[in-house]
Amino acid sequence: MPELPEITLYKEYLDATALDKKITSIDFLNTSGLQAPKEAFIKAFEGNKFTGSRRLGKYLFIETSGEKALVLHFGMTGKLEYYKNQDPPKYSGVVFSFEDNDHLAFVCRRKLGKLFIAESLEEFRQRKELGHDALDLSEDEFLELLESKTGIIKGVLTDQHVLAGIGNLYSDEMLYQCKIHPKTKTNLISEKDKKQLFRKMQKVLEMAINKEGVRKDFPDSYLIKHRKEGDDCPACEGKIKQIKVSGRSTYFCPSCQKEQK
DNA sequence: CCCCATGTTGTAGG
DNA sequence: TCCTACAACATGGG
Repeated sequence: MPELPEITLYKEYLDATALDKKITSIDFLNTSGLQAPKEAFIKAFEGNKFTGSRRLGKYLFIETSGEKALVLHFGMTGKLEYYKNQDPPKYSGVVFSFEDNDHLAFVCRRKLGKLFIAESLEEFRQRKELGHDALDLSEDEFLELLESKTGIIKGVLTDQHVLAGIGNLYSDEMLYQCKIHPKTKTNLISEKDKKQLFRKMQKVLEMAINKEGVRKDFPDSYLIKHRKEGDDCPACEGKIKQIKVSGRSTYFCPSCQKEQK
């Protein structure tokens, strides 16, 4: 379930399990996500160690003791699983085995995840033209990013070239909490509301990280607990509606979030 | 069988 | 140039 909060959790998981151990072999159970030939992955990482990691929006950038870095993108269903003394988990794509015989699997049921080899963080950021990580920018930078935008706000929030890390679920959530209709044109949002959006963005993402991405533990006042057409809005008498915005299912409360044109 | 699903990317058109 | 919609990718679950 990977948007920025989930990637943060994967980072913590990787850092706690798989660092500073020599990678003795790499097994490719499925090669569909590889963005370079598997020989290149072997050459770059076998015999080296993972030494640390950074979150870049929805990407996990993993530093190594070698020249290259490994970058993971989890698609819609990707995750990491660390294990020992057993078969690889179902839907494993690539398995890294360490000198202590433990393993780290990149698991991806729908095979929409991707693995990249990068020269450096900056090189990769530029290659993907990634915007600022959503939890790594100031209010001023946020306001400046929105300044030049005329498109609908949900599209801007989820455009990884503008802001990296926000996806379908959490963009709906922060707009709901700000009482902004998801199709509002960005240039029609007041300065005050943009500042509120910045605060809610941080609050929503941080809450999700604190709850370790477990949705049933999220506050009932959150839209995320009511992502169903016709469900009761937790804040008013309204009913939740589902619409399509740029092809994605979008949930909102028409009564809290008035459309302005 | 049909439709849905936390993502990205390329294409077409306004 | 910027913006929007839409198909494609792949596959399990309701």
